[in-house]
Amino acid sequence: MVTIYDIAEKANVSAMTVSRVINNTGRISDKTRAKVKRVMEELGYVPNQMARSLVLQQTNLLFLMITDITNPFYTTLARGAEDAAKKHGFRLLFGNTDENLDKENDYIDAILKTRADGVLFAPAGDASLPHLEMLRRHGVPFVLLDREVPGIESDVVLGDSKEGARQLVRQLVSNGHRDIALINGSRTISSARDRLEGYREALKLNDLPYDEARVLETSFGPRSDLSEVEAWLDRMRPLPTAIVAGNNVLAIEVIRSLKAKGLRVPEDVSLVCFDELASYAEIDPFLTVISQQAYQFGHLGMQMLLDRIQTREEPGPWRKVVLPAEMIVRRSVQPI
Amino acid sequence: MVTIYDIAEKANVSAMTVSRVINNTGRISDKTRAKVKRVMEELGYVPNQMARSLVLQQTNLLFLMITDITNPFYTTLARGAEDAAKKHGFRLLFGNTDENLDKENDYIDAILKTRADGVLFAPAGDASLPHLEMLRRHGVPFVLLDREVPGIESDVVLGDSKEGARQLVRQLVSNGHRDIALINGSRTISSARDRLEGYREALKLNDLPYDEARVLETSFGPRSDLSEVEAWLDRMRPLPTAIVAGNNVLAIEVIRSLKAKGLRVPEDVSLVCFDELASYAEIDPFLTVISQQAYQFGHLGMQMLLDRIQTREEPGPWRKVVLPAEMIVRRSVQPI
DNA sequence: TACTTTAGAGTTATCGGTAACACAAACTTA
DNA sequence: TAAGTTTGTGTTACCGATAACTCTAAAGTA
Repeated sequence: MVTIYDIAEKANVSAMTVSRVINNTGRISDKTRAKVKRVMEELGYVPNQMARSLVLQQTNLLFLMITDITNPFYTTLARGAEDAAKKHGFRLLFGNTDENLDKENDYIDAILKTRADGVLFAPAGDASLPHLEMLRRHGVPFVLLDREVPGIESDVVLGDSKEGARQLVRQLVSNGHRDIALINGSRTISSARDRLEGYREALKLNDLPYDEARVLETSFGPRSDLSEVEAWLDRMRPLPTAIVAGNNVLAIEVIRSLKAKGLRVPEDVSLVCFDELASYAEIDPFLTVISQQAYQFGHLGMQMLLDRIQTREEPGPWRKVVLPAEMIVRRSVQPI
Repeated sequence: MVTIYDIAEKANVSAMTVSRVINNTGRISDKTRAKVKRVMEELGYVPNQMARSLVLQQTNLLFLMITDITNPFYTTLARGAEDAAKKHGFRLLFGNTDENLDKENDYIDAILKTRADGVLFAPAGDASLPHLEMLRRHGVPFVLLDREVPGIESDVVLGDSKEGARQLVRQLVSNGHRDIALINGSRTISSARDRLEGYREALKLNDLPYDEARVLETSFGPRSDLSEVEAWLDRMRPLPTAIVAGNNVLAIEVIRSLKAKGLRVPEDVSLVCFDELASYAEIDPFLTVISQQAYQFGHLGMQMLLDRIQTREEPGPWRKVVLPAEMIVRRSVQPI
């Protein structure tokens, strides 16, 4: 590998002069600069980022941790984060935890070892607390995405889950539905909690009873086996006339499970959910959804993170941003 | 930040002893080891990867470059690569080029600066050649995925594009179709070339004419504006009875474009394509496709890369693996 | 003319680790 | 019991860059 010393020798200057040319610092005569640049070109020099990072004590590396790389909500979010990071000259690494705490732990480890300058973090759930404490203890700035974690204060970008759930239920009720079930992510995830709460509030507001048997608490992530969902549907008799799904993945799995029983949406059961489906579902966009600004989650979150990093000396108060949710009404709700 | 020197001082040993404990090398008495470990625990020590990499001359970092992070083919591939990398204790970074050479160039730059140990590379196209030469020149091992690049020899994992295209055309012909159009990625991408060639061969084999007007050469990636596809469809009169799409994204966009004209698949036009759609399309899997083993692309490619890295001293010959393609017949083809 | 300033370099120490070698004490072996 | 071997640990140099300081010759100034 070519180093600044190779350049220095060949150009008959000191290594420091080469460094100055590379970074455009200090005073250099035009003649020397040109000479050094020519040699660099000639030898195909590429700076060694590690050596730089070591002495500069910053890596120019940021980390984005998401929980499901196959979910378009997160890939879109990732785009937003990447764009913002690139604009500020930071490199961005992705990590995919599959909502799994062990994988998350591995990534935290890698982040600390790598001395990343900051982390954009969609935590697996409340149990991510020790991971966040780890980052905090080691002085790694982070911004939470989509989910809060009780027990730690930080910058965070959230969607308005509660209001979203209320809107979805309201939409169903206004179409005459009175038996509305909920399939949701784990209660150990703040957004799932908020959605559950919004659902309950909306039921109460409409004088509808809350029935635990009509609520399935499972994972937000895709499952290889639909039997849990199918069993839940089987248990409910009569079948509810409408189902609220806590995210896009769950909505799909409900549709598939219903289909396995010969039931269709919306003819047999109405369905609404959080988050848009993949662009592939644009073939036939029929689900009524709460559309979240996925790109904004990433973009804004990244800006907040960069802000933290750059104002490390006099840190401002924690910022909590709640992005508004917008309901898009399509034809997955059948009036009764 | 805590360093081995802090540990050394507090434990009353030399830094080297601490290093030995960390890496489990050399001889250490149990007593010393325990003492050092205790102090490390106490101080919350995390090794500095950069310092290690600098002296060891290897980063333990691999890079995966894909062209479309929203395409399930690539996210599945990414999973395969990640799993294989993790098993061997390597960290994996993702880069997303959007089939864009400038972005690709930025990533190449980052890879070289970072001194990544190797790259798993789905190139944007033939014009990626200088990027590959750059890697080669700097001694960075790489394995190409899904696409070859004329002008450079390397390990590569491909799908059987030609045979896949033949099979798709054959399937259409056996259903009575004789007017078969093709929408494909750019000819600057080897897999697109192979698919075109397979298409032409299959036409010839069935005594069908090849008509350039029935072939649209565009980008494999998603476009924000469907007008190019729509204009192509408009130009063809009569409309072909069947269309072969070069990948899943193109298939979706054909369906959407047809839909905008009030035409349906397969009632008005039959459609087949390469690659499965997102899991979300499992709601209603109706497209006849050539299913490629996306996970295998990533997993096998990564294994080949690791192999290269580990046998750097006595490198074997370049390996070219062609993964077989499997046709899955569904109901997007209407018999004539 | 003598002194100060400045432009354009070079020197040295350091970032946090590890390899290679050195070395004393304890343990074997003939 | 003297010589050789093993064990456990320390010393020194180096990976590739940069910060802070130093130095010299030329230019500016009173």
